[in-house]
Amino acid sequence: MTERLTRVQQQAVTRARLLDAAETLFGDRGIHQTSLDGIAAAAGLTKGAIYANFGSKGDLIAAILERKLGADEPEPPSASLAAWAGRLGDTYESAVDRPEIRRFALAFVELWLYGMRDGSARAPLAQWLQSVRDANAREAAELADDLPLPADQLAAVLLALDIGVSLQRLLDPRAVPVEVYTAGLKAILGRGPA
Amino acid sequence: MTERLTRVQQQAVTRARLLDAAETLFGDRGIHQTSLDGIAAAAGLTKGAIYANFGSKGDLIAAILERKLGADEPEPPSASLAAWAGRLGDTYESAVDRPEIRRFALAFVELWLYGMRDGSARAPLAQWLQSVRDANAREAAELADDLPLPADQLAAVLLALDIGVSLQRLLDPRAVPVEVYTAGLKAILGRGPA
DNA sequence: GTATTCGAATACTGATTAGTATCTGGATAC
DNA sequence: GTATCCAGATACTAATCAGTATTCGAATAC
Repeated sequence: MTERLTRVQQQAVTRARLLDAAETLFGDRGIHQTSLDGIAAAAGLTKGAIYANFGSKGDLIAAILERKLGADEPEPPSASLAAWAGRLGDTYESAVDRPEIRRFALAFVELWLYGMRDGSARAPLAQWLQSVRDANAREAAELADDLPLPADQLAAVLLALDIGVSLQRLLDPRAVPVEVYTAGLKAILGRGPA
Repeated sequence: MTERLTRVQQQAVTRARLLDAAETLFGDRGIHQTSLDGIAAAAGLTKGAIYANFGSKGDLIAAILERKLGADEPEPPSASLAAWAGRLGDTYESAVDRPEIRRFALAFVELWLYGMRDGSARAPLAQWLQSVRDANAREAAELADDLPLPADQLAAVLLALDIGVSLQRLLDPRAVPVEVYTAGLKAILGRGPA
């Protein structure tokens, strides 16, 4: 069970464990409430491991963002705009209330705020969001050539809907039901056939 | 010029100056990067003034949120849905790139994150957003009775658009032009006459 | 006019924590 | 098999900062 690992393999495992632990704790407690000792302990390591792998706390944060790049596996294309909207809605509905998604959302906002004030974290974060928009723009452009909006703007609006509804719902789930997202989707993509 | 103030008047001035300074610094540097000494100094006071007016840093933060309640002056009603959409778009366009709006947006996200993890800040924040949604829902309901969405859901979607586009644009203004907001508005409220 | 009250200033403390210096043990090179 | 190397552990430091204890002075009360 316990494999014999080479040095580089071992270090890759260590790095990944530290990044996972940091991302989780950032979501649960916030970046500034999370100490490096805390991250290391959650990963079953010590601060020495962090400084052997990252230059500083800021570098660790930037590394979390850089890991996101190219980490999203592409979805299978939908059959129609309406089918796509349906899938987006279903995915959202099944995700919003899962605790790990909540954690992810909180960590995202933490990282956004950090990135807004830190040069080295900002670029990968911006790139990540761009790649999300690009993927959706490509999908939309393939499904219809009479989109209600230019594909890239549509993608930005859809991402805005996701982010904006999530922020409101996380704060006050009773005031902002999940249907707000699906209703918004329909309003934007057009009320397609049934 | 320098008025002679009674004790309660003076204290009200002090309180307001502290809240202003705190909100500004939270936007510029973030809540956890802002020390109480820094807030007091920015207000031309000392930490003593803070603890004479607020029980703790958390209380000061909650007070910022509570001050938002009932602080928004109501807008004059629009003539039509299309006119309303036009005004929302114009307001947004003229606001997004102003530095004090940027600061406000950053402070909002800081406070959101804080509120998500702190009971006493969460309630006033949720109430504030609710009051924003309510105002827009009322306006929309008065302008049309064939809205594309139920008024309360529409209001939540519009707020989501504002928040979501702003977060993306603040991070990467070149990738997300202001037109994304107005385009989204049109897509949601329907492409009205000219 | 004097006594009292209390908002704000000053001075201090304890706890936290990013970062550093040093050490160690097991994997690598030869 | 021995020497070397280096990922990670351990121990420490310096700085920051929320909160407290005390003092001060100007506005109230009488």
